[in-house]
Order: sequence, then C-alpha cells, then structure tokens
Amino acid sequence: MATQRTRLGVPTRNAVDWEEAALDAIAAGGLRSVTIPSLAQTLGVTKGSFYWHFASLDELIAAALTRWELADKATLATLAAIEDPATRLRAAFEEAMQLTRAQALFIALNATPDDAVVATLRRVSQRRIRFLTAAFRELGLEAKEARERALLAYTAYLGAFHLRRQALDIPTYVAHAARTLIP
Amino acid sequence: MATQRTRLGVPTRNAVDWEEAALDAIAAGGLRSVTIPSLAQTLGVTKGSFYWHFASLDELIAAALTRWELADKATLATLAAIEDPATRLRAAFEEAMQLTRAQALFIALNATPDDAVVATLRRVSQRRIRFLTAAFRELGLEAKEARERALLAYTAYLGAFHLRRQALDIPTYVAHAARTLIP
DNA sequence: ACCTGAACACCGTTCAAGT
DNA sequence: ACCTGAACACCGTTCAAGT
Repeated sequence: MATQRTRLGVPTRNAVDWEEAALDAIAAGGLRSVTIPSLAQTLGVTKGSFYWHFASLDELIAAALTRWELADKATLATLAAIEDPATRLRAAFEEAMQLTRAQALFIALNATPDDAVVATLRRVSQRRIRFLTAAFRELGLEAKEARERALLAYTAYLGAFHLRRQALDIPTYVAHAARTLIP
Repeated sequence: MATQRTRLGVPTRNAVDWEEAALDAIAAGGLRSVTIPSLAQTLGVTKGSFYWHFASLDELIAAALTRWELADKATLATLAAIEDPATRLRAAFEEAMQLTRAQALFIALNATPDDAVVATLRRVSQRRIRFLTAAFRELGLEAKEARERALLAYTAYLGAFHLRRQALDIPTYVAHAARTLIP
C-alpha cells in the first residue's frame, strides 16, 4: 500500500492508505468500529498524523465512499461486457451470494443517515438499476416492464446479501431467482 | 413512558424507557449515534443513573433488540390473521414501502458484526420466511417451490426498504412484485 | 512532505453518596 | 428503588515541533 519512502527509507502513508484501511474497517466491524487510533495502529503511525491527510473522520469516510463508488462502477463495466443478457444477469446475481467487502460496505453505509452517504448510495443504486433495465430490454421486455423487473431484481439482490450476512443457508436461491425473474 | 412516581411525585424511569429511547435513536441515527449522555438527556436524567438499569451500553442494546424482536413477532401474527393468502402477501409487501422505525432498525442492526445482533436477525428472518412459505403453500405451490418463492419474496422485501431509505421513487413496485411473485 | 507528542473536550464506566 | 456528581480511561481534534 505505502509506496513512497523518505530519505531515510521509512515508508510513508498517503490518503489512499487511510481510505483503504477505513473501508476494511467499515466492512469488518461497521461504521461504529472505525476509530482514528485503530486505523493509525494498522498503518503503524500515531493518530496525530491522520490530520495531515484529512480534516476529520467524516472527511475520511466521504473520501473512502468515493473510492468505493468508483470500484462499483468498474464492477458494473466488467459485468456489462458479458454479451448474453441472461448470462450477464445471472453473473450479477451470483455476486450477491459472495459476501464481499463491497457488499458488507453497502449494508453498513445504508444504515447511516448522513446526507452525503445517502446521496452516494442513491447514485450507485441508480447506476445498477440502469444496468439491469438494459439487460431486461435486451431480453425483449418493453421499457416500463423492463424497469419494473429491474427494480424487483435489484431489491432481491440487495436482500440476498442481507441473508448471506445472516449466514442463512440458501443453496438454490440464485437458480430459482434466475428462473423466476429472467424471461 | 415513565409511569411510576416516587413519594415526592417525581416520575422515575425504568429499563423499558431506556430501551425505547435506544430504539428511537438507532432508527433515527444508526447505532453509532447512540450515546448514554444523549439518551439520558432525552429521559431527563444524568448519565450515571443509566448504570442502575443496565451493566453496559451493549447490554442496553441487547435488551432493546429483544424488544424489537417481540414486536416483529406481533406484526407477523397480525398479518397472519388475514385469511386470503394473496391479500396477506400484498399487505406484507406494502409494509416495505413504509419506512417505519422497525425497518430502519433492521438495516442499522444488520450492519453490526456483533454475534448477538446477528443471531437475533437470523431468528427474525427465519420467522418471516416461514410466514411467507406458508402463504405460498396455501396458494398451491409445492413445498420446495414455496420455500424458494418465499426466499425470493423476502429478499425483495428487504431490498425494497433499502430503496425507500435511499428515497428512490418506485411507485408501481408493489403491484409489479405482487404480479410477478404471487401465483 | 509527513510524522510525533502533548493538550483538551467528550463519552463509557464506576462508585460513593443522596432521597 | 432510583438518581446525582465526581472520578478516570479512551477517542476526536488541534497544534507546535520534529525529520
């Protein structure tokens, strides 16, 4: 993570290192578990140095959020490259069955009332819904039906990683969802 | 809330008052916003008195959780009393479209890695899935199909209040979900 | 350019003392 | 039976000083 070095050969941290540490911590323990001393310890510095990179804990969290949003865009772009729309949708759904850091983050973030957080989540959701709507249109649904189906698929997707997080065993879930939702 | 009075006529708080204040605070501002001083101020006492009722903040949260779980059971019982299974399912789904304290709580709680919290959420989810499975069986689906359909409906239900929380406008969502999921 | 270390206000927790 | 008020450790934030 820390790529730069001082003249004395001691590695130095940058804003990205703090953001990644914050994302790890949010996903692992929720927003409540993110403290400057614990992040500082992870990075091997004292907590005072945090304020050279960010003005406040809230600012760090906002920056980490933007980082996550860009990664989400990249994931969508990768999925969008799958030619067959049915395969593409199944691939998107299977993702909900892996509890990745990104998904744990989504849940943790949606629990915060902070306006900036909510705005980011809304953008991410709208992007995902557009992705799904496009796939359903390619499968032959007309515009309104495609959007409604996309909303249903997206809410099922979000709910599915809630259940994963609760460690509920749902082995045939994806196959059933695909059969029911993909025309 | 405070029903008892001392000899001098000064109202006194009990554990339930603290639990309700905690649930309000979690739903409104997430787990991170729950502090003993702020709850104490809401209840008009000093923070020291908290420890007469609970051993720790975690213990209060556990007790509040149990309270929420019982309320959820009661809601399910009310819905279960609706005779027609299709009407019953639609009523359950429409609930996701109202952002109640209970739903904000579910999201906030699912963001915590605490074992006790996760265990409670799992019990609540299983109860709800049983409720849905029973309704789909009544609608004529065979056991396996009814359970899979219940899981899909439940994940869509959970995801739907994520979207409500993000203030995304989805006017025809319930009608479409009902049409697609209810046989 | 990045970090340390001391400082201060605030929250979680304890507890002796009050009514 | 329930509450106050003072105490202490810990976290967020500031900042002067270091390299």
